Amino acid sequence: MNNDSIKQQAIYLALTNIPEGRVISYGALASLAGLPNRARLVGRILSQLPKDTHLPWHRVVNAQGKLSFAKDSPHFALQKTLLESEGICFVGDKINLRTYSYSVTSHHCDSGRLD
DNA sequence: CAGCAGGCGGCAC
DNA sequence: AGTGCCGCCTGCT
Repeated sequence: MNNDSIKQQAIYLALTNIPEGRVISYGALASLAGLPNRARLVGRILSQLPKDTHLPWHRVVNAQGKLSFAKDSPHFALQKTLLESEGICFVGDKINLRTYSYSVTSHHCDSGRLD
């Protein structure tokens, strides 16, 4: 039980809290896992997920609402497809975080919804 | 809105 | 101990 697996578990757990149809940024997920400023660690951990994982890795996008993969890569296409299948709409190659972001992002009271 | 710079943590050489 | 690479972020042009 080393420190790495602790962080890994924290990130996995936080990720399971992201509901379908919502997305979260690397940095926000890191904070949610109790690891502020560890956005890159999240990316690293996710890149090492087994291919058959049940975790919703595709719901993690960068702070600009874009996918952190080259637009011509199969990863990009897969993630985009998975997100769209959950009802998430892309504008160009970006997602409107104000609408779909899971936690924070809400300036006042609402829990992320816009209406 | 696009670029760029600086910062962040972790790991492989 | 130094360098460079990341599924990153923020702030400033």
